[in-house]
Amino acid sequence: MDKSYQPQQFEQKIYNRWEQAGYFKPDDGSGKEHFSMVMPPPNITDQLHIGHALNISLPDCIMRYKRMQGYNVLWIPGTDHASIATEVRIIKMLDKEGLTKKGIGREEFLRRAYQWRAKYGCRIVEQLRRLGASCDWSRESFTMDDKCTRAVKQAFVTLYNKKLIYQGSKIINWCPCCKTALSDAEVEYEERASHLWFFKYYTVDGKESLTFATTRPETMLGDMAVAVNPDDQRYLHLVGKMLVVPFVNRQVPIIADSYVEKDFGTGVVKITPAHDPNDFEVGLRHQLPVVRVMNDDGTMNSLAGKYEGLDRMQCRKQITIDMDKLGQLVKIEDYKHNVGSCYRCHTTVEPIISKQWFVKMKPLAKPAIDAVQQGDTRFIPKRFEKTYFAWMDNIRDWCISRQLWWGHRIPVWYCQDCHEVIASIDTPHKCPKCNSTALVQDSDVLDTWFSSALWPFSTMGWPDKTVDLARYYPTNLLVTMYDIIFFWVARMIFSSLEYVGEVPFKDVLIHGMVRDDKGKKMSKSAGNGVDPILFIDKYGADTLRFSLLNGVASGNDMRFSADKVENTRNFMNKIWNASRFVLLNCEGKELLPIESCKLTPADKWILTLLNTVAKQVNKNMERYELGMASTELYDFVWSQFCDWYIELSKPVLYGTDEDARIINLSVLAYVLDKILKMLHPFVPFITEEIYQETPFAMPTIMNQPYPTPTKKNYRKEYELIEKVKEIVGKVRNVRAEMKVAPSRKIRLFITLNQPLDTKDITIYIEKLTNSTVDFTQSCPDDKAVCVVATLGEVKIPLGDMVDAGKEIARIDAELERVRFELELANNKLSNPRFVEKAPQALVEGERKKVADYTALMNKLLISKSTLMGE
RNA sequence: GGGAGCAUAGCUCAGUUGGGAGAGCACCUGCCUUACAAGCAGGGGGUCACAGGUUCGAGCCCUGUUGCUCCCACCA
Repeated sequence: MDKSYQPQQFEQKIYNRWEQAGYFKPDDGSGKEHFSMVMPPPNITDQLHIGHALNISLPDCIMRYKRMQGYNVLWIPGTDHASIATEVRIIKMLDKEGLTKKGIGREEFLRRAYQWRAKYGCRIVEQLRRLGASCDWSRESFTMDDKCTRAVKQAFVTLYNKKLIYQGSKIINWCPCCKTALSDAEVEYEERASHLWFFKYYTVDGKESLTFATTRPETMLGDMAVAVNPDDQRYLHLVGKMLVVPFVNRQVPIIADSYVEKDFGTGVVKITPAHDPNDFEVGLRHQLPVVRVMNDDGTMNSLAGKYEGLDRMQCRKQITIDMDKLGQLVKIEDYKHNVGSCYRCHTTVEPIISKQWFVKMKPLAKPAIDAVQQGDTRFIPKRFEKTYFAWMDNIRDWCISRQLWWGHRIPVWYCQDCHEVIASIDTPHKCPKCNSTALVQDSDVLDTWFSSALWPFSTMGWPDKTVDLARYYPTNLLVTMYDIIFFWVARMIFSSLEYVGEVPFKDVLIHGMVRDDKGKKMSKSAGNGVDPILFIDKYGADTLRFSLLNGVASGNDMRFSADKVENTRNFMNKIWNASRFVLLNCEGKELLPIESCKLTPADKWILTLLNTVAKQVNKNMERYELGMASTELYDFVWSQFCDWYIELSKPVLYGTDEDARIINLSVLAYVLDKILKMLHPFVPFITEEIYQETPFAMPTIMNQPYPTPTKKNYRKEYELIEKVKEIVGKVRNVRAEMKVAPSRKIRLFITLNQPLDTKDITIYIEKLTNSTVDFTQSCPDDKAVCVVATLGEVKIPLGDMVDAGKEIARIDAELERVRFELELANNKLSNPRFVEKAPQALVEGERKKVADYTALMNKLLISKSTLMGE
């Protein structure tokens, strides 16, 4: 073994070996219980970022744990075509070449998109391998592969036939940059500083006017009415009269509608049915015409009169100027309000009336709400259920058509002759109504989330009744971040209930966001993103994984810092070197099964602790509390196994008793084996690499049983070693405070306060405090430093090294602490209600404390008076 | 407007049935002790945001206050 942890030397080699051996594939023929999961498919827009590293490490850790527990594990990987996101990226790429989407045409555009997919898809898969993802690559899927495409068509046609998909003209969110409709979920709102423009319209006779406020002056060209509240006495007399909209010379009525708030602005609202969802509703109630004044690219159209061709923002300026000239601009106020923008290109979206395809959500939402309420699907942590319910309860119809090219083409054809609309899984060749062959397919594609929603079952071959579906569906777990609960989790749930009739997964583990070291969201534009591959190259995948998993706490965000990575790398090095120590000493030795060994107290101590840790780790793994499980392991490995057990072993290993040495080595190797197995789900590479060096290595650590606690605990020996540790700690403290050189051997005179086999502990104390211990003689030096421990009194003659004044000060400090503790304990015990109501063990504990501290105080007082020569 | 989360050591954060607060980093002291200086030993440092309440006992449960963050809705 190398002298230090060098992950670059083995990680990729090990992954290849695992994959070639087929360890990632489920054992389909086995009778074992299944545990299945689909991977959230990364978007092919880019390479993976640090958030993916968490999003992969987390489930991989769980899957490896489940596999070792003996489950038949299936984890399906794949990638997402990410319709709009990818299209935006490709357009940017084209732009660099001086090309446009329209210029190269749909066919060439799609060719390029597939090229993109090939490039980034491969890269992502490669990165997933570097992270150690133990997924079944033979089942790798892509949201636009044949399997998924078939599922998408089937799903669409099914809903269409059930009249749950419909086409309609409604106000949708329009991105003028991507030139497509968006769903409500795809719009991000951000508060921006803007203005409220106050305009007035005159009545036809020019005698009266109404002043209203707007945040989008340009839409006045599409105004079809001006509305006031029906209870608003100020304006009631005007209702029914006509106003003139300038520039387009349109006469519009003053209407009364309760939608208008009396107290906001002037209590008057202009109504633009084609450009505002609320106005659209008002328009429906009052049978107003709908006039759309904007083009798809955000410029004004011919219905905008002289403003035709102007960009919406230019038009806004011009209209303000022109209204001012007419004397109809009343005032402009500063105003902060939320502006919606496209979640992919961040252009301000425009609510526009448009004919689109929609999914009728209410009937789908109901069972999805029930399923979670009944606990068929469980959110972890539970609080995210609220997020889910809040969205589902207020759900609106889902706009699923996108005016894009990269994506699933909508499986709908229009008959050019009789205008029949045909939704079909297979391409129809003639119109079922009029037999015409003049059929044209809808040019739009589907919202990328429409295919993602089918992912858990489309990857398993739905709509066919496949073996995988029968065996592995519903899946056991989904691991994802809270930001896609609406986009994805919710839609998978209602989709699965609708198409398959079952929930898609039993548990949803929600994790938080990985932020930078300052707590900022990582993003490309901010330039604070971390490339996981760079970290893996430098520190190893295990280091990256462990530093992510060790910090993770139930749905909370976490910060990612170089400090933390360094510390984790050091931990890896610790594991490496502790293993090296054990294995080097084991070389050429015949180890024994520990059950048949005569164990020392130290052996029994570590075995007892090992049991405790195994219990805690399993408990936390079952709860998906990986952060806690990893902390337990970290502490056990470093602070117990390395700091104490290995140190306690050294006197034996470097001693002359060969039998004792073999026993000690057997225990060391036994505990190391358990440590490697318990750590494996977190740090798969280093544990496999070391495991293969152990005397009892099997072909892989991956499918070895996960350690569980044994029944054998040694309470007595555990307590004994803990007390020895106490003495060692106190003596070390004295050495440090008295500035005794570490190389200088000291003498300890110990007076036990209980009968004890001293040879059990002598060597430990001597080795760990660099001393010689005497249990029989009393200390010859009156001025010796005295420390009192649970096992007894330790006198340390340091001769001239002790400054009596300093030692007295030390004793005084100790006395003060003891008095404080005594007072606390006595206070409790003097409270009758405490003695009465608190658990008996606790009361006894306090009583023991009083006794112990009293004894300790007396001893300290004696030492002090001796020192003072009294 | 509605909902959620967070507030604990100088910094980043753990703390799972309420029983005298922990880790990593940073800091101070001393050590290259044959697994590891990516290390070892010792040490300092916290009225657990604030105010009430429940309880024998509260970082933890309840109520309120303050500050920060996020999500949803969106009144022009």
